Amino acid sequence: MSRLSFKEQVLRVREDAIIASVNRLLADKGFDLMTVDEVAADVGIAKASLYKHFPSKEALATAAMVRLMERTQALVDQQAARVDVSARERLTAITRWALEVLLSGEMPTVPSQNSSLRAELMANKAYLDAIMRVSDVLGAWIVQAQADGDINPALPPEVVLYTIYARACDPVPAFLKAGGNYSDAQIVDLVLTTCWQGLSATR
Amino acid sequence: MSRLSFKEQVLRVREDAIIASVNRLLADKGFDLMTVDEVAADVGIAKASLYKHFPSKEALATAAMVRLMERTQALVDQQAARVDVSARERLTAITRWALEVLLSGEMPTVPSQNSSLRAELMANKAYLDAIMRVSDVLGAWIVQAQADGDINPALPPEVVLYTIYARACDPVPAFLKAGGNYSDAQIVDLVLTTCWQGLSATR
DNA sequence: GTCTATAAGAGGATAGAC
DNA sequence: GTCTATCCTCTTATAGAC
Repeated sequence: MSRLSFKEQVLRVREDAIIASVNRLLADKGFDLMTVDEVAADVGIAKASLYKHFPSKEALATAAMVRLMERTQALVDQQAARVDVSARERLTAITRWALEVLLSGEMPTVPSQNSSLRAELMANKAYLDAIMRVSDVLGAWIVQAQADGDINPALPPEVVLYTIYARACDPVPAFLKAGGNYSDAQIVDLVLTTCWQGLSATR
Repeated sequence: MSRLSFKEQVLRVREDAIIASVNRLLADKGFDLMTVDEVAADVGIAKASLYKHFPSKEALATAAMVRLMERTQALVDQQAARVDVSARERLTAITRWALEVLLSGEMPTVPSQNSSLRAELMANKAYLDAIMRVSDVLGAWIVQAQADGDINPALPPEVVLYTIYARACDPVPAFLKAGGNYSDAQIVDLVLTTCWQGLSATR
């Protein structure tokens, strides 16, 4: 292992710590209310040092979102490797994971309104590639589940895809958690039920 | 009509115009990205004049949210007066209206994360009263719809209530609108379908 | 690459004339 | 109550020593 490689490892570890802090703060306060000072304090380094690693606040958030997408893609690949489960079960597994991350306070959320951040995200190849690959796989599963009779065939696949994506920023889990009447597992089950069965009584 | 009453009317009209601008900007950019300068420019008055009417940015947003709740309450009362429709149909009508407002870009959204704004909202009696009254009526309709066999009786009413409330800030309509493949009316119908029937195929 | 110190600017809020 | 001009804090970002 060369010295350069070692230095790069140290760099990688530090940047991982930074991204972890950003991820937490994004989940907690959102992009606009998260300050770079807070990130630096949370990581335990000076703000100027932070800017040696990432050139802007937007870059910090982008890095966190890229990591989220990488994790998502890894989970999708993992589900894709399971040949014994239906497409719908895979989709449910992904949705369940997203809800669990959301409930644990680790789902970074970025306002789709913020133009500066949106521009940087849309210019990031790693982010876009991951989103597209994930969307392609999920899209195929949706079509398969419709063929299996597990998803309403009258729904356009993109509607199904967006509805699943939206669970990652669903405000309902936080409301239910704030109410204090249900465990995280119960909340996940309740939201999955409303997502798949809807509010209507089973006919 | 006394002179004081006339002056109060002028005041009322101006403040209505301010609230309308705030409502639009909140729907467009959200609380954090909305600036008081923008509001003043949009209304066409100086910022200092704006502060004569509302003491803070939070007060501006609160006023817009109060007006939204007043409109909601009026619609709820209107639905309550219809004796020929089921509880579920009333709930659907409310949800449909919220989606239409959202799609028309007139649904003000406030981040539940922002503490200063949240504190001011929770300290506002008019806002809380309206929320509670609306929630009470919707809650009664939900219980009635469950008794009618129109809503899954296994779902706690508060889950149903939050799920309906969440339609007011659902990101799915905006995504579908951005895709450009559907009319607003089609988007409303699609989201209502996923909300009530879920993603599953009709059994 | 890490630090301290500071520049640069945005944005909420106010002073004071009219 | 409306305006212009200004204050002041917070936050992003950088300079420059080590």
